[in-house]
Amino acid sequence: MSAGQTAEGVPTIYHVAQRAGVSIATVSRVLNGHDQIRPATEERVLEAVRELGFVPNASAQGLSKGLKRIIGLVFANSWWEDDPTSVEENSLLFADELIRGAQLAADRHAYSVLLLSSGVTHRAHHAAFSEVFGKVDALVLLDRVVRQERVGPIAKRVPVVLLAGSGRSRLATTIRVDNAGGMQALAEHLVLVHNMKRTAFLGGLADSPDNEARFSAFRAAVTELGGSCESDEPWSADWTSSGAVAAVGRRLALRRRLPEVIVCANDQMAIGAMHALAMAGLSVPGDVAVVGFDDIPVARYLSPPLTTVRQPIRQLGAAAVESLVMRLQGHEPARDVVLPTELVVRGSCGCPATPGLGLGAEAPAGGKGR
Amino acid sequence: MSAGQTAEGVPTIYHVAQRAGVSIATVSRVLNGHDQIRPATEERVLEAVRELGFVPNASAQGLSKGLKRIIGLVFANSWWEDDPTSVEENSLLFADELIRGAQLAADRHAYSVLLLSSGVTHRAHHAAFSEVFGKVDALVLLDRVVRQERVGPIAKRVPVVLLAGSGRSRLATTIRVDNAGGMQALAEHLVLVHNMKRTAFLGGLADSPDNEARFSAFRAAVTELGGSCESDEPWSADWTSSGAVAAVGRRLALRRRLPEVIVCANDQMAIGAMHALAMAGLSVPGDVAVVGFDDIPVARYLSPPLTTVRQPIRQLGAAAVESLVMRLQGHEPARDVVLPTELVVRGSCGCPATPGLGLGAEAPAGGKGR
DNA sequence: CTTTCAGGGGTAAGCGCTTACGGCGCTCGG
DNA sequence: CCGAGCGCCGTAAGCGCTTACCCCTGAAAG
Repeated sequence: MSAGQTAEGVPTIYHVAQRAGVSIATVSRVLNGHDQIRPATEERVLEAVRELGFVPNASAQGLSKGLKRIIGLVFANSWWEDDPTSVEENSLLFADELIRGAQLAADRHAYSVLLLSSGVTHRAHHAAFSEVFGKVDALVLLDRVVRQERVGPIAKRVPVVLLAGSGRSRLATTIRVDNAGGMQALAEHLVLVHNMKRTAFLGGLADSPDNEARFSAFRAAVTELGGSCESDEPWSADWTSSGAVAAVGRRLALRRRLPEVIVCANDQMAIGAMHALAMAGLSVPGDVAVVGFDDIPVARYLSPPLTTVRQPIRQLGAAAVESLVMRLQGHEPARDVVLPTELVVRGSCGCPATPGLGLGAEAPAGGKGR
Repeated sequence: MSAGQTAEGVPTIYHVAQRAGVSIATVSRVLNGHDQIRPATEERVLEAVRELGFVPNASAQGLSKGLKRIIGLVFANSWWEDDPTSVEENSLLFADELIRGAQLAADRHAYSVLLLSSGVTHRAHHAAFSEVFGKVDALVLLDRVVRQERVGPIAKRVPVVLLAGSGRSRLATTIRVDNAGGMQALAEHLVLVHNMKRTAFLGGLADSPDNEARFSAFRAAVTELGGSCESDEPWSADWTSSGAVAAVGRRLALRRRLPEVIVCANDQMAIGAMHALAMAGLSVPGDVAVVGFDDIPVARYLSPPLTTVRQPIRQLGAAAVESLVMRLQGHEPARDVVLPTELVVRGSCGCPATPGLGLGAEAPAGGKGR
């Protein structure tokens, strides 16, 4: 009633056809770049499209072509927790970079990215996923979003790629990073270069495949090299900085001899650990070294700059979408992709902090792993 | 093969109807919660739905209902720059938090969020937006995505809310944060508490309304209080930490007396500024104080913890979606919403760093402003 | 024992777009 | 000079789902 758009609502292909004096089929052909159209006709149609500001209705296109050109990204609900009191720094950068990578790749193929939480919030799980399926052509499921067993039914209906999973699914493609290789390189650096034998591993949520992979790889590597690795009670947090602060606090309260280095399962926790150490008057890396995993942007600007294992999160997202698009086009993409990680040595492990004003990449050191 | 739909692709409402021995209209009614359905019938239908794992096709629903239940979030292309060499830390947290807020709100109303860059990458601008319009019911446009004049044609076609704009559009709802109030509080704190008169403002991209708003508000406030504010040549970066490092580097090279405090247009740049200062052997806040804007999660964990102005980014995203949903439901929401900001005093301004292990909120200090 | 009338549920008309089939007119080869 | 063939474009049949209409049945009303 009030304002709105022009007289007759949103223009459809019929309006364009009428205005250009052709049939809707012709309009459609022009819009879809078919040849066999007389230049003069094409021009008339395009003119009409311009004048009316016509934009094809994606629903109609989706219905008729059977392709919506939308790929869904499903996050674990915990990430989207609606608790306003929670600091919510949780894997923040991870989600963002991932989304960005996915978006970029999707854009390249004229697809769009739809964000979805596994919204168990409202209805039953099935119903929740319903809304999802119907809107997308394919899905990217993040670590822990659904348990392995539940992937089956989903993958049977729409192409799916699992991110950061264990890589052991016969139903869906899995794309992940080389956690083991990165940890191997890190362990070697700590033990061989810094001669640190007493280490501690500050883990993230225990039910995360990534956490599990990083932990076991690091422990195996450090043990292999003759070192030890604390990982019991105090050494567990929830991926967040504040969780790490608390964990380190608990460990300090024990008043027992500290490890030489605290290896954190992600950078957020490394930041928290460094903070807790600093508050306790301990110096990093003087008293205790701290290293992380991810190489989030701020890592290089911390003092000391954080030594960490860089993982190509963005590429992860891009690879997932890329794989899905391939599949939608009928090709059969690789089943299990593992992206490389890379050790980035900066100051927090005890190496001299690179000057360089924090620009560009510091000394990436090996990291092929395996 | 196995039971279920396997044979002929994805099950449709027809399959369900046939299986339940009713018409598709009845199935639709059951699915849409209409009453007037005999319990026994409803059960038969639901049973069939379950057995077939039926999920309604959103395209079809969208076509027939004229509502896709999808809201688009359009980012400026620069954010999604595909240049792999660029560090791309740009407003990272901002995008993430915003998306999260939007997603949460959308979820509450059974909507989904579609991500879109203003993909000028491929085709012409019009064509780029075409893909957008068709897929969504409404749009959230971010700062700088489109220039004010271009909003008109878009807003005329689909409900639009502008984020962080100047708040001066009669065509679309605008939602932004109280930059002025935050800066006012910050200036007062610096001048009245720390007696800092010589300040510098490190700005972000000049064409950003937010940058402009923050700068002019701060300068006005500090001038009013008898202080001065450097803002010429060296004092401009691109919202990124590395840009800030470079800017501060240039200022240091001038070997002129430094200001007492560097006020950065966002936290990323504050981080870069602190880093550059540290590399130059200067202490913060001892030699120069540094403050930011945003209050990103890491802010509290920096050393010293960053004094900054907190802006409710998440709520920004949520408010945008909330407003759009209202509009889609026929209500007429507020035209220009301004969310409050809040000064968060930590150590980098010269105040004693709060201990508290970085948990919880530090001393939020006023900030209603205006 | 008819008549009336809900409650239940089937029929069919779209929603806007794509595309398989032709059809028409014009150009060419024979 | 005529039929074949091709370029260009219109016709119409869906795609899967919602919903306005309308019909049928059984129960209450007369």
